[in-house]
Amino acid sequence: MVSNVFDLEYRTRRVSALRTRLAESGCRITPQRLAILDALVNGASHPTAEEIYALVLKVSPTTSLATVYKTLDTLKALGEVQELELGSGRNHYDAVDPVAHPHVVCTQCGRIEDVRIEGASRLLEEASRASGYQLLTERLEFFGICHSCQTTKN
Amino acid sequence: MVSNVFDLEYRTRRVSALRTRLAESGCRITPQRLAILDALVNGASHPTAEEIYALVLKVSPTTSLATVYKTLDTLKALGEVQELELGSGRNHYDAVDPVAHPHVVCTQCGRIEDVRIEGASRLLEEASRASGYQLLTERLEFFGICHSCQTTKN
DNA sequence: GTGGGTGCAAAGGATTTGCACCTCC
DNA sequence: GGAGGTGCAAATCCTTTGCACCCAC
Repeated sequence: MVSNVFDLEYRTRRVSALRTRLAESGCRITPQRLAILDALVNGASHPTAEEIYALVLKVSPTTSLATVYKTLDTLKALGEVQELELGSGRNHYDAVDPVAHPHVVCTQCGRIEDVRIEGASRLLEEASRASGYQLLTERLEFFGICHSCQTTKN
Repeated sequence: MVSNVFDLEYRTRRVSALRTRLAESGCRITPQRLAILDALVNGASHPTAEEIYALVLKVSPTTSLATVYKTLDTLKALGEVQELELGSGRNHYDAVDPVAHPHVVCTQCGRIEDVRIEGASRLLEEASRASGYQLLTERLEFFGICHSCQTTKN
């Protein structure tokens, strides 16, 4: 179920931090929101709203998909969730590491993984200088075939 | 109307090349398609489907939006148009330079511009090496405030 | 107690599709 | 002449919204 590189201790702390952040922002802590936070951090990495919803239902069966979207909106506004729009029709969400970072996407199986790129941090300021824009954030996404799909015959 | 850096001569040649490409791919050359090619290359840079449609209507008033989308699909399949999904709800299209390249996006006025970044070409192979993916294409997008919006008081 | 949160259902909006008619080659 | 393209309208699908009810603080 857990396919990201962040260990259990980190993820436990992350859920606490998100909970605290919500509370300190004047938001109420509801069972639905707790279930959503858990699904976001401890479920499969880069989940869709639908995938979060499926996990939440196991714990809180009357929760609605609309509530999932509303909570994601709240977390986005707090900067605690990054929304990944990869053109697949549905968006993915990253609350484990909400700071913009590069991703690789498998165009065959849809898998999404973080990728470390030397010098990626320099790109934003370089783009700022070259364009004259006051740049705040970025999206770095790479598309291709993952290792697993490379070795699997169709 | 023309806000990109590609000059008239280049754009005229580009329209010809697209027309030839369609013909050689077994596609028919219709007045609608010619109008769409012209709008894509000679209209404002990085247009939406709706913006292309508006330009096409001036020349070919009975054309439908569905035809615009279908032709864009055809050109995408040929690799002659790049689809930019910037999360604004509507997609933008680049047929002037269909090869993936970095863009800066103004979050205030929506302007999109090409930006040259030193060493951007190295990123794909670096991401390939770091991830083990067989990467084919990328998206490099930077978001912030354009020069014009910086100097304009709200 | 009360204002924010929830759940339902309906709306929204860009894009896609089905199909009868048309036209480019 | 016939396959491919067009135009209309309806369908799709993710996401958002309105509103009455509920519950965390």
